[in-house]
Amino acid sequence: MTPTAAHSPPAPPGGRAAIRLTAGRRRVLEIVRESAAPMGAYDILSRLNAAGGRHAPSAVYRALDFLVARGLLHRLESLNAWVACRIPGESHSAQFLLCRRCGAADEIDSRRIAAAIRERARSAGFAVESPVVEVAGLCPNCRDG
Amino acid sequence: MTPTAAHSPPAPPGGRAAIRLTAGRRRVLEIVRESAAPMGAYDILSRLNAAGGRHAPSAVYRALDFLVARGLLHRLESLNAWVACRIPGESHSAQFLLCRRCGAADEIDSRRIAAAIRERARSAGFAVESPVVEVAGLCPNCRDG
DNA sequence: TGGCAGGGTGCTACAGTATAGCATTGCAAT
DNA sequence: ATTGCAATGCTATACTGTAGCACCCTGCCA
Repeated sequence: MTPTAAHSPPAPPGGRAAIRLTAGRRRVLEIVRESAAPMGAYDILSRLNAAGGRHAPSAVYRALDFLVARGLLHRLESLNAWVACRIPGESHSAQFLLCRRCGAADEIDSRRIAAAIRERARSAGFAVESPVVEVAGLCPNCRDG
Repeated sequence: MTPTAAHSPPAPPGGRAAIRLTAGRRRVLEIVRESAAPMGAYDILSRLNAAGGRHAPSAVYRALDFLVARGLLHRLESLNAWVACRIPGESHSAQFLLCRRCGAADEIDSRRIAAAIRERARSAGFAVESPVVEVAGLCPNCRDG
């Protein structure tokens, strides 16, 4: 794997080294994308080290921080887990329907929910930075069984 | 402290021992209520043991589970912390505006947010059990400073 | 009034999640 | 080549949460 940059995102501002999607970071992204369900950091670490690697937890957490900041992954606060963004690049407020039975994480993007939050916050004089919406329950498949 | 029950909640159903708000549980409730900001489990434990107690973490977690189930406390998933319910007894969907600067947790109860979530879930065939809404940002006091 | 069926607590140990701190390497622009 | 920052390696440690089992307490009922 060559450590070349892929998207070279914010581009070197005033001067030196750019911020890059390196091989390690890309590998973490792949691992999370290949998983049907959200993954914990140590699940990711195990997969990363499955082929004989010797990575430490901090390597994974650093990659996750990067990928979340880039909008390629989302962190699920109520599960201590990460999941691939369904619509990277698009501007959207990540909202999730989380099935407690099968573990499915359905990413939704309801403008109505987002607007309701924005309005309520505005009326309180609160400046929204990161609206976390994680709805736990049963998905259509699991509610019938 | 007498271990007498205060509210004797669901009342002994078919027969034997009731579920009680005991002295230990009440003490944890008091500690969280006295705090301006949300508290972590180990913060609560320290306070609990400040007067020479020897409680273990599990004691605190068990009390917290009980108090959350009774609707007296809420757990803040994105902070790994607990906060007293502002309107216990009332049926409401706990939603929070969380200031990342001063740590304030403002509990709100927007019917509009709740309705938007309910509607969106219904259209997906998803059965909502626990809608987590935790909006991180800056409170009115902190956004100006 | 003695026994039973719970709930509740104490206690030890451990599992799972996340970060600090510092040395080293890699990359790109002078 | 040197410099300046980005990125990684690595060790250790902090923080968060649970398992499992013994014991006690309370209310019910025989």
